[in-house]
Amino acid sequence: MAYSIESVINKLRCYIDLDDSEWAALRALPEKMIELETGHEIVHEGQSHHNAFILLNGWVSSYKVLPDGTRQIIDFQIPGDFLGLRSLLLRTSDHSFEAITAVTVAEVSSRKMFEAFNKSPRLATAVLWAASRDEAMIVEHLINIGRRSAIARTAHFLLELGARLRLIGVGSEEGYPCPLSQYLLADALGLSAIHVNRVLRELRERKLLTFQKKRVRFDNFDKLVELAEFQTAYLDQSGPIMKSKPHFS
Amino acid sequence: MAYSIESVINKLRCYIDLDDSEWAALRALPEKMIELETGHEIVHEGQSHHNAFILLNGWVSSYKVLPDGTRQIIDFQIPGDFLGLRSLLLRTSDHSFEAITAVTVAEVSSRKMFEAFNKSPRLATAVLWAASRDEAMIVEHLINIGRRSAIARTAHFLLELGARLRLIGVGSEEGYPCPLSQYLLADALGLSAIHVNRVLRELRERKLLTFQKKRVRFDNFDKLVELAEFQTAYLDQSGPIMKSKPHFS
DNA sequence: CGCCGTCTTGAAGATTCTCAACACCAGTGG
DNA sequence: CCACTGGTGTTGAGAATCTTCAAGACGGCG
Repeated sequence: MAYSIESVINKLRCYIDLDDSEWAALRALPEKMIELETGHEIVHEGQSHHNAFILLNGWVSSYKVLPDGTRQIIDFQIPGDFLGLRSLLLRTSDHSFEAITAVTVAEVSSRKMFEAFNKSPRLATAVLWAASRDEAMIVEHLINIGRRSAIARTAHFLLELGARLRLIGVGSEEGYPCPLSQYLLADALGLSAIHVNRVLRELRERKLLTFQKKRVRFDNFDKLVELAEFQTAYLDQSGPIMKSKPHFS
Repeated sequence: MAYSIESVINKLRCYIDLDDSEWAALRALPEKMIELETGHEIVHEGQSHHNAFILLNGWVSSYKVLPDGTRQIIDFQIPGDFLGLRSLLLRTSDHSFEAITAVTVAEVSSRKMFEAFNKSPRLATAVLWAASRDEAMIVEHLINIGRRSAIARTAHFLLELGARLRLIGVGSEEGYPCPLSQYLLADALGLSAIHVNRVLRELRERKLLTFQKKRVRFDNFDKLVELAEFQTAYLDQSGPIMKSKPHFS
């Protein structure tokens, strides 16, 4: 199945306000499409590709493996997300990317990226905005792991994922398709897979959320939000800054 | 005591390679100096200042308070660090800043910042580099909290702080001055203050590190690095990218 | 002196992990 | 068609880690 950048652009259109020439510049960015199967690595930690990728289809995890073999998943990427934006600036990409499902990514060289930024400063701002949003999510993830109980942490994480997916038109307040295994969830949440299993069971028994058969179903959305102390503010940056007069120019 | 931006620039000179006109542009950024006493807040979460700050003197923590009253410290800032870079793009600064010691900050409006970026693209790259480095530290913090035991986590954190301070000419492999209380450390590490106390005792008893009287002393640096699985790679970006030919131009 | 913030210690309890075992299912090859 | 296999999900039991509650010590400062 061939995915073009069009589908992603159509999604981005909903929450980033660029004009036609700017969309054209974005469309012209990708140099080649890469298709990867489940489990394949996209950028290995320490490699200095100096390239970024736009995820067109499928799910990706960014993670770091510790010397003792355990790993921490930093974030999951869904279609429309950038991969390795940070590594454009820092020579060493500080973590690895792995395809969770079969994925399609569009490769963008740092050279073309910076050229496009020069031609279209608002595109630069848009990409920076995306990078800022990524960082805000990492901060929220940090808070989640640092200060919430396993059950609130899990609930928060699955709510956030749902909110992100709705932005690209996937799922609803009912639930969403989710290809993550309990092991992946565990590595993201800083828990053991066994404990994740128990936590998911508790969420199910308390009739809050059901995660089965590659699908998350919200059984009681409001109570779940309450348990997780979930606030959407940091995701709701539907780019008013993108609508103000351009910076950089 | 009056601190000028000069002292910070002198420190930055060591690891960012800009030319004289670029340093001049950086020097011209601050609009006013602000002095704050211990415990004072710099930007309250949710405020949309659209301004950033350069920390000239003292220590600051950036943190977020959860509805149940607990808080998670995201990072500490030391002289030369930026505060609120992210909030230049995202309207809502997603966390608060508090002065841990008496501090001096230089306020920079987003307008002047973006103007300077236009005049000096390499300055923009330098600031982006700083932002990337901040994010890399947050990622490392996430990994620290998610996957390391309390003792390794504490050791790693104090080692990282030491490495950052050495970059600005404070402390050595012997140790460094550190104004943090055990409560602050606890909120940063996602632990209870009581457990932090026990962990510090263990580090002391195992002759690895002593944290007393506002000072961290490394008793056995090598063993500490081993315990913490400390790798400096993500801090060692002494900006080769800053020495390559300018982007954005 | 008395007070407050910080540090310290003990003991009990909650949370989470590890180890071990088993169920389920899809795919694979005989 | 069936046995085998590997990945994933499930459960129990015991142990380790970390938290909470409670109390006291220490030092700076009004």
